Order: sequence, then structure tokens, then C-alpha cells
Amino acid sequence: MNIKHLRSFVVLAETLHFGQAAKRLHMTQPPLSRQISALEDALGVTLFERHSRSVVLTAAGENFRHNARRLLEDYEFAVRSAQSTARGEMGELRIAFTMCAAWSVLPDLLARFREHCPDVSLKLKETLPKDLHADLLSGEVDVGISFPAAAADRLSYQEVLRESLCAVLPAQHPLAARAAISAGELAEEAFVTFPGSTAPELHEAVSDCCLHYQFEPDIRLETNLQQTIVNLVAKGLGVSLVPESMSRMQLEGAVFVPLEYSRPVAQGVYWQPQNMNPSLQRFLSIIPPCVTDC
Amino acid sequence: MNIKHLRSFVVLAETLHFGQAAKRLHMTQPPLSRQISALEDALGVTLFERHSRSVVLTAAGENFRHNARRLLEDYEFAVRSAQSTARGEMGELRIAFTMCAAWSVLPDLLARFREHCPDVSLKLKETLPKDLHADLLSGEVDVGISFPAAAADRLSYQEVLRESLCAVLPAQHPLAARAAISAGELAEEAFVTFPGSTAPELHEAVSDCCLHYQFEPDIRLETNLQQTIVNLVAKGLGVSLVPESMSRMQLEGAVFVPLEYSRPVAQGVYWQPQNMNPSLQRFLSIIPPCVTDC
DNA sequence: GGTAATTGATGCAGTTATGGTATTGATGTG
DNA sequence: CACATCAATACCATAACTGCATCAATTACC
Repeated sequence: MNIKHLRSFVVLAETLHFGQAAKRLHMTQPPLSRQISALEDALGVTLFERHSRSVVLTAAGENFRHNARRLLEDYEFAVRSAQSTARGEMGELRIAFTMCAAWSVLPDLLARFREHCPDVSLKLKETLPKDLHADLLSGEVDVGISFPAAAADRLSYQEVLRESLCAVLPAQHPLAARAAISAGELAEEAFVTFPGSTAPELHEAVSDCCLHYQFEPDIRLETNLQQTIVNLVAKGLGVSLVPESMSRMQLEGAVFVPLEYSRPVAQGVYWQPQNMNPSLQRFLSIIPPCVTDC
Repeated sequence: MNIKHLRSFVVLAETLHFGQAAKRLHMTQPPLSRQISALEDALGVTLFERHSRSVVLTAAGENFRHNARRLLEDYEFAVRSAQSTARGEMGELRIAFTMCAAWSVLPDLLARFREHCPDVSLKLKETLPKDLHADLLSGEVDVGISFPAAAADRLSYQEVLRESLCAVLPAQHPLAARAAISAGELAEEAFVTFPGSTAPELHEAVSDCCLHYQFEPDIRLETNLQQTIVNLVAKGLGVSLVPESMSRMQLEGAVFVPLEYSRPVAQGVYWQPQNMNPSLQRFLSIIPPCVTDC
């Protein structure tokens, strides 16, 4: 049975007049008569009583009218819904991101995306940089937001932010009041960083800053999470170099001081080019041009 | 778009294999390929990704699958529902009845009908005998349960119960303790009855009882409702003759005493023969053979 | 590495379904 | 009694669908 038949039935049930119903359906009366008759045959139920001068719904017709109307509405909805999903306006987008991204580019990206596609449900997953590419390649997530990685062969990448490192010092540190310092002034300090295996790019940027002033940082503590680093610094356990956006973190006992020189650290979006999730294309289309903040 | 297309889509979405889906749909593979393709064209959306060795749903396809499944279920439901309604197993039946019927035949009829057609919603309306036929003829109700009336030309009638009258006496009345009395013994009493205009048949039966003993009842009070009659008798304001089934009414101060002779009073079901409500036929089919209780 | 098997798409022919025009049949109306 | 209205039917042309045979691409296997 055709959707068209349902539509014909509903219109006829409203007009109770074959001629007028046919006109509203942009067809002539005879085919409508046959359609209704075919519908009745298919259901095995008489839907209309045809009297000499009037057409009225039977009890079964009255019952079917309500259900048929709802069916038509639901059908229209299903069609529109599928189309929206194909355009990426509906659906699900799974995003993995590092803690650094959460403090820098993520909030803005999510806000922009939400504005354009409010009906896409976002599944967010905070992860360590080293796990991010595996999640993307396995299809676990659609988007990854992290530092640019050397070994990201089968992934596309778009840079979003390029920023400097800054120093984090305990509040009572002699350099804490300065407007800016040079990394070289920290040559004798104890460093808190995170392990090179977790985020090689960041680790390398920190090393590069120090090498620029001809010293190797004295790494006393290594921890996985940036937040923890800042917390340890606040407790006076050392100093550290972190991306500038981390300075949004207001933490008593920790002071962020700009560096006179630092190698820039980038943040960007990764995705699998053959990923067909339409919401992914939507997401990529709202990425703003890269902000260079160094 | 055809319901068949939706069914094809759902089966294919489950099997993800054109050949097997076609087999399950009792058709060959080429038409299925074309049906899906036609569905995709109609929606303007690609529902499946055809890879070399596999077929997978797109995001839009996944979305459409859920809606399409629900649509099919709702469609099946709508069809079955219309069929049930046509068979009278669903729908609405409006029943008007007198108070006498409420005390005698109505409970049993409703119980039997409920058992056979639990999904028919019953609209009950208590009414005075004189209004019942007008309600039936105007189509206000489908079924009327009342006394047989002389002027019920265009209505069909089926008798359900034939019972005797009995006397209602105040508890302190000298005859109240008797196992049975004759109406003649009430010749000198004050009668409480209801007006002949409200229920001519009942009024006549009472008159007939009295005439059988050569007296005219001394009617002191007239009231519309049987219940009120019994209440007035209980307060000692007179005696009355009422259908035996009223004796189910347990009321302190009123005693029901069988009569040695009484003209039988009948109760029955009225309906309009041209009423096409399928539930009406169901109702008529469950009317038990007439019980003669005199 | 070449052949067979698998799988979905396509070409073609026959059948079915659908829509339009003209007409009929039944029933009210002036 | 002629006429108007309204749904059903007859008939024809076209569109849609089905099945069969086949193709093209990929994969499995010896």
C-alpha cells in the first residue's frame, strides 16, 4: 500500500467528497475512487459509507483516520530527519581532546559548532595525546584535538592555534613579579613536566626552550596531566613551561609569566579523511582560521 | 513511496546484504537494488554505502532505520486497529438506560459485553424512559435499555427480562413480615408511584395489579425515580409496587414482599436497525435469551 | 598469477498498477 | 420530466515493477 493512498484517504476523510478531495490531491475523481476502493480491499475494511447524496466515515474509517494522519506526519518527520542527518545537522559527533585543548581551542570550537548544528549530539572524551590517534584510526572517535604529531600518516590535520609557552612559577618565587622572563633564568630550577611518551611535541618544545639557553632542564617530577603540573608548581615543588592558554587557570600559589623567547606550540584538529559522518564535514566547516598568538 | 519500499529498506538495513535481504523479502536481488535506489532518490539521501565486499548504513540510513521501523509497526497497528473496529471489537458504544434497567438487566449485559469486547469504550447515560427513544432516533445513543414501549415504530426491540412486581412496605407495616401478600390487601394504603408520563408501561402494570382486586390506588406522592420511591416508603410515607429486581436495593426501613399476583413487567434492548456501529452488532450478539422470572 | 566465486548494478521484456477521458447509473431538484 | 450532482465503471496510454540474463568489480583460492 502506498503512502499516496494514505494521503488520499486522509484528504477524503476531511472533505467527504470525492470530487473536491480529488481536486485537492491534484488528480481527477475516478482514480481517487479506485484508490480508496483499493485501500479498502487491502485493509479488508469498508472505510466510507457511500450514500446517495453524502459520503460518511464508518467507525473503522474514523479509527483509521486518526492513525493514518499520525502515520503521514511521522513519515514526513522521518524523511526530514534523514535529510537533516545526511546534511550533518543531526546525528552524533565523537570528539577526543587533550587537556591542553580543553584549556585552549575546544570551548570556542564547541560553541561555534553548537550554534551551527544544535541537533548534533556531541560525545566528548578527554584523552592523552598518545591515545588520540589510535582512537581516530579505529573509528572510536570522529575528531581529535591535540598537538600536531609527527606520526599521523593516514589522518588529515588542520591547525587551529599557534601559541607560545609561558613559565609557571610559585607565587613566592623571586621572578614571579616580573612582566616577562627568559627561560635561561630558570636554568638552575627544578622542573615539573610531563613524560615525553605522553606528548612528545610539548616535551620537545620545552626542551627546545631550554636548549636555546644552553641548558638541560632538571626534571625532578613527571606527571601525566597539565593541571597537576600547575598544582605542583603552586605547592612550590618546582617550575614549569606550559602553553600560554593554561594561564586561564586561576590557581592560588601559581603565577604565569610570559617568556621572552619560546618555540611556538600548535593545536589542531585531526580526522580520518574517509570518515563519512556528515556531521564531521559540518564540524570541519566551522573551524576558524588559525590564530597565531606568539 | 511505497510501504513495500520501507519494508525492503528495513530488511536490508538488518541483513546488510542485498541477496539475503531479497530472499527474505521473497523477491530477486535486482528489483531490491532498484527499490533501495529509488528510495534513496526519493529521499534525496544516500542510505547505504556500497563497498566492494560489504554494505553499511550511512548516518542518515541509521537514522532512517529507526524511524522506518517505527513507521512499519505503526502501520501494522493502524491496519489491525481498523480491522478490529470494523469487527466491532474496538470503538465506542453509547448506551442509555433507565434506573430500573440499572437495577436489573444492565449489570449482567455490561459484564457479558466487557468480557467479549474489552476494547470498546462504553458511554453510559442514565435517562428517563420517555427520553430514551428520542435519543436512539437522533443517533445520540446506540442502545437503549428500558421497558417495552407501544410507540417504538422505527426501532428494533429484544426482550431480556420478564419479572413480577413486588410490594415495598415500611418495615413497621403489619404486612411487612409476611412471606407474600396480595395487592388487594393494600387497597386502603397511600401509594407512592411515579407519573404515568415518565414510564407509561410501569404505571399501567401497577394500575393493573390494583384493578385486578377492584380498587384504584390512592396515589399520594409521585416522583420520577424508583430509588426515591423506595426511600419515601422507608420513611413511612406510603407503600408502592415496584419490579422485583428493585428488591436488591438494601434500604433500612423498607421491606420488599412478593405479590401473589402481578402482571409481568418486561425489560429489553432497543436499537436503530440502520445503525451501522459494528460494536452494536457485537452487543446484540451477546444478549442472553430472555429470562422469565414470574 | 590466473581462475572461480561473490556481490551489487544494469539491460531487456513482460506484467501490473496508475492516471486521464468519456460515460453510466443513481438520486435529488426545479 | 429535464437537469444537475456525484460516485462508479469502461477504456486506453503510460509509468512502475518484476524476473531473467548479464556485466563489472572485487575477492578467494589453487
